[in-house]
Amino acid sequence: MHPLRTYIQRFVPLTDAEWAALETSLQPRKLARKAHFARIGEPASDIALVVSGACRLYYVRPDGEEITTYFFFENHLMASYSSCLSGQPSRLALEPTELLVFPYARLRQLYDEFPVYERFGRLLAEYHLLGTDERMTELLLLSPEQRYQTLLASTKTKIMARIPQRYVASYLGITPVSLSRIRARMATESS
Amino acid sequence: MHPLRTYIQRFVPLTDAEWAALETSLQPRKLARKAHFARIGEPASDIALVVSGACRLYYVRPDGEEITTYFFFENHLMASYSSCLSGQPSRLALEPTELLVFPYARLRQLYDEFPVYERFGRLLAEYHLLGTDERMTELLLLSPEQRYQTLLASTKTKIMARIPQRYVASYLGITPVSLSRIRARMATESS
DNA sequence: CGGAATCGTTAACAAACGCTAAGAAGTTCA
DNA sequence: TGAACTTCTTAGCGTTTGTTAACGATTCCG
Repeated sequence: MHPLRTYIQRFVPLTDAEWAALETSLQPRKLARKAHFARIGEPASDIALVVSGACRLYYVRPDGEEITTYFFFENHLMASYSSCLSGQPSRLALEPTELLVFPYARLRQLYDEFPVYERFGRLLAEYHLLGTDERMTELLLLSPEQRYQTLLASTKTKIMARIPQRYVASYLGITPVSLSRIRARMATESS
Repeated sequence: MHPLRTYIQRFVPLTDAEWAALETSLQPRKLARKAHFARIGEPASDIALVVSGACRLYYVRPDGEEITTYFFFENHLMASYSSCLSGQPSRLALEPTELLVFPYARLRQLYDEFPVYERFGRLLAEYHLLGTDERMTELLLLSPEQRYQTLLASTKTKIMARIPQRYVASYLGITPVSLSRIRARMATESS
């Protein structure tokens, strides 16, 4: 089974005809280690399934600091709703990455043509909303150290281990220096 | 025009028949100053349009501290996606509040019965996702003081002014004491 | 109306964080 | 393989925040 079809069918069932309507719009694409999937400042109007590798979505603060807000790993959809509409964030390949790309505009067409895709779109948005809501709540409720411990205890641990910790730090809302101190503190206290 | 119909029609057009299917499920409800719309710990399986007044959605930390994550004002839908599924947060009336309530289960029925409601559900989830994503990004990118200034500069200023600042503080991810200091600092520096 | 509860501010102290810088360890890639 | 680059850690310093507590002012509600 095609990996994208597998992904979609975790939300809705697809007939062969419905799947074919999307499959014809897919474009394979490879990104080198630090190549950009979308340029900074330009609207990111494409969606991609990450076939292999990893990407991160980041903002650039006025002082030049990069703040990573999302990671994308194998067999997950890489998309930025806010970017598809307002176009501010930017994406970067972290490891050498293989993608399957299709325009967000194509998905909107499918919303009109097939009710099943409209439902997929709803479930996808709801799924991402749940994740972002939980993430936001964690930022409001927990201390930086608690957030790091939560991350360690989650299922994302293994894939996060592949990522430079400076990126994980901004994902947690702290500086790399602070994350390093938290790790040192935890290592001391547990011994 | 019915206020809920007006709200929905900002996303999708509704025929009289489509509107009637939802209207029959509406239940008016009034809440006193600090009455709960949903009990803490129990799943909040209802959605409500706030007709008048204001509500807040909050979590209770292990130490007993209340952390407010959302506010709901007139002519806005009060719902918690995470609660409709997992049922952890709780809602509280802030001011005496008039609501129009309907079960989330009813909305799910309408998703099956009318394509226009399925589309509304998608657009509603996307709309909330955009808001939550922006909120999360602000927490990652900006300092507490910058977040407060952003809030002051936003369209929410006037309605936020009705709310006790202790709640606004946790909405910004800081303590009431800290918000008070930020305000004092800003007042001094601008003079 | 008047007591009770809530709310905002301020102070003092300790803890944590951001920033800058420097050095060590590891990785990349020509 | 080796030089350049990236990453992680540690240190010192100043700032901000959290915490606790106290004091007025306001608001609520019997």
